[in-house]
Amino acid sequence: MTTIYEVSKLAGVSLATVSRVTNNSGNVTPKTREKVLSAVAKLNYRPNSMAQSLASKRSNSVGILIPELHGPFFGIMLSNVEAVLREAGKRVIITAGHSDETKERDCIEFLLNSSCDALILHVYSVSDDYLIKLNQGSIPIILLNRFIPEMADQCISLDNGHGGYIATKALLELGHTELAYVSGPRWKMDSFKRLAGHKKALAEFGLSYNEQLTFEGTFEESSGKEAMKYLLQVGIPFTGVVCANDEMAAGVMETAREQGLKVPEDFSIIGFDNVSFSRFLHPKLSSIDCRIDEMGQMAARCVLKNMYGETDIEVQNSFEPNLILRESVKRR
Amino acid sequence: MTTIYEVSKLAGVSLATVSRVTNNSGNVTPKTREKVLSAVAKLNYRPNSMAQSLASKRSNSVGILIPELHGPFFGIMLSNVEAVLREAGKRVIITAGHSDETKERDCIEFLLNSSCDALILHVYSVSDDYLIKLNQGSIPIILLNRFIPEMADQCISLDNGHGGYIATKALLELGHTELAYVSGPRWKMDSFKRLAGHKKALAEFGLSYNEQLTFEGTFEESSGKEAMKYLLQVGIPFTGVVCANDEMAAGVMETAREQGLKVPEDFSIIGFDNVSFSRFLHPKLSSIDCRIDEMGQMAARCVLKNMYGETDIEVQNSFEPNLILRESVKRR
DNA sequence: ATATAGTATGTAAACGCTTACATTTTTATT
DNA sequence: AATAAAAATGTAAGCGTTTACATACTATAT
Repeated sequence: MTTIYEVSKLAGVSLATVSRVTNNSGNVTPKTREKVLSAVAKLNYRPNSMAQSLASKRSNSVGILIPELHGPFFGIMLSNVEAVLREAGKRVIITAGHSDETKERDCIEFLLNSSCDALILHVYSVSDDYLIKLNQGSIPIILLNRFIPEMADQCISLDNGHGGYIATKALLELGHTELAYVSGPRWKMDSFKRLAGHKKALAEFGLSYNEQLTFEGTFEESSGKEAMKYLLQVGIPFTGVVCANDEMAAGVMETAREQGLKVPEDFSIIGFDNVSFSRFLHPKLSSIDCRIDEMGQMAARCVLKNMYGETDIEVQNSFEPNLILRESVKRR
Repeated sequence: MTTIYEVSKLAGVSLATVSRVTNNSGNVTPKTREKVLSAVAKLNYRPNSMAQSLASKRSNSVGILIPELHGPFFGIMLSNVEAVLREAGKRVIITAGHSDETKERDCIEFLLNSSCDALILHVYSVSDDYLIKLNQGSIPIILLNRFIPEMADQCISLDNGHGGYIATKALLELGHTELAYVSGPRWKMDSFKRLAGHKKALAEFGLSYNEQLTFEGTFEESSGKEAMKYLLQVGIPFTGVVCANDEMAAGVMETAREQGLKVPEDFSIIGFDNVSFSRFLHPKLSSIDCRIDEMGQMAARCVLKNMYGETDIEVQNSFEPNLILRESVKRR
C-alpha cells in the first residue's frame, strides 16, 4: 500500500503539501499541484481513510437506523438518504432496529462505537427520554418520522394527524357517513395521531366516532384481513373504510373480495403511505402520500448542515401529507 | 472524550492491558480485568474505532453495492446481508449503483476509498474484465447474483436458467402449449438465461419457440403493459404467459383486465422473483422464488469466512429457484 | 532454595494521516 | 533596492489505538 510519504518523496514536496492537494485545502502552486498529482497517479495512491479519520477527528460517515431495510416505505427513505449523503461524499452505515427496543438500543450503541459523525434515527420503541439524553452527547442526531418537542429542530416528521384527517375527510366529502377505521398499534405515535385526525374529521362533519367500527391492527396485511372479518361480524353497516396503512388496506380488500364484496361499489377504501404496490392492487388504492422521499433527503441535508457546515441549506421539519385519489373510492 | 490512556491510569495498568481486556485478547488476571472494567465503566470509555482501525489495519466494515436500496428484491437482500454482518459486529456501508456503469464504478471507487475490509457487489453494468481486475487487488470481493467463471468461488448466484425452465415447464405441464414470454433486457445475463431456460423447456416438450410471442421489456410494470398490448395486437393465440419478473407480470395482468380478459380463465401467468407484493395481486401471482434472503446471508457469510477467518462456514455458490404456484395458473 | 516454564504485565514503536506553526519564497509597495 | 505583506511550503507533533517484544511475576519441579 502506498502512503502519503512515498508520494511526497516522489513529488519532491513535504507531506503537508501532498495533503493539501489531495484535500484541496490551502494554497498550492499549480506547478506543485501538478507534480503531486502525477506522483499520486503514478503510485496509484489512495489516502488511507482510517488515518484521515483519526487525524482529522472526522470519519465522514453517518449512521442510519431504520426499522427495516426492506419494505416499500423504509426502502425509499433509505434510498434518498443515501443519495444525498453520498453525493456529499459521506459514507452511510446502516442498521435495522426491527421496532424492538433492545435492538434499537443495540444499534444505536453500535453506531456510537462506529465513530459516526452524526446519526439519523428512525425509531419507534426507544423512549423520548432516552433520545433526549442521547442528544446531550456530542454527536448530532436527526430523528426521522418522530417528533419530540425538546429536540424539535432535529425532527423531520410527517403531520400524521393531518394525514388521518384528510383521508377521512376525503370519504366524508364523497358523501360517506358511516366509516370504519383500521388502526395500527395505538402505542405507536403515528397510529395514534392518524386516528386522532380521523376523529377530528368526523367531528367536523358532525358525525360521532364509533369505537366498535375501529379495529386495532398491526400494520400488516394479515391484520387487515382480520379487521374486515371483525367488521363484517360486528354487523354495523359502513360504506367507507379508512386504513392506517396500505398493507392493511390490501388485506381488507382481499377479504372483501373473498366475501363477494366489491370495491368501490360496496364500500370505498383509502390507505395510508402510498406505497409503491398500491397501484398494483385492483382497484387501485387511494392513499395518503407521505413524501418519504423528501423526508429522507431532508434528514440527510440536516446532517450536512449541522455536522458538515453546509450553510445554505434550509431545513423543513414538518411535512404535510398529500391525498392521492384512485379507483378505490367513489361517491356515495 | 476519554481515551485508553485515562483508563489505564485510573486502573493502574498499562495501555496494553486495557487493550487486552477490551478486546478479550491475551491473558489477563480476573482481578486486573475487574480493575480495568470498572475504570472503563466509571469513565464511560469507548474505544475510538478510527484509532483501532488504523492500528489494527482492519476497519471491520464491509462495503455493499446494490442496484437500488428500495424495491422488494434488493431490500430483502440487503436486509439479510446486514443482519448476519451486524451479528458478527461488522459495519455495513451501503451504496446504490442504479444499474449504471459510471455510477457503479464510482461506488466501487468510493468503497475502495473507504477502507472496507471486503466488498459485496451486486452489479449489472460493469464488465467481467473490470471485476476480474478488481479482484486482483488486495481486497476480497463477493459477487451477488452474478457468475464469472474466473471468480467462481466468490460468486453467489441464482440458477436463472433453471428458473426460466421450471416456470415454463410448470405451464407446459398444465397442458398449455401456446406460451408468450415477457423478457427483461436481453443484455442482462439474468434475462438472457431465463429466456434460455424457457426455450429449453419448450424444446423438451417438443414445442417450437416463436420469437413473435416474445416481448423484450425493461423489468418495469409499464413494460408489462406494453408487452400485453403488443401480444394482443400481434394476434397469435396463447394461453400462458411467462414473465421474467413479477412487476412486468403485474403490468400484463392489469392490461389484461382492462381488455376484459380474465386470469387464469383466459390465460395463465407466472412471474419471477416471488416478490412480496405478488400475493397482493389478484389473482395471486404464481412465481419463481429466488431465495434472495438465503443468497444475501450467504454473501455475508462468505465475507466472514474469507476476510474475518470464520472457518466453520460452508459456502454455497449456486442457488436453485423454487416454483411457487398460486391462483394465476390453471390447467388448460 | 533454585532453576524453569508459563503466565501476566509493561514498553514503546508503529499505523498514515492532518494541521498548527515556522520558515521560505514570491509579490507588491515604496 | 529595500521593506512589508501575502502566499507557498516545510516541520513535527499529535490523533488513540494495537502489538511485537521485553520484563516481571507465579507456580511447579528439582
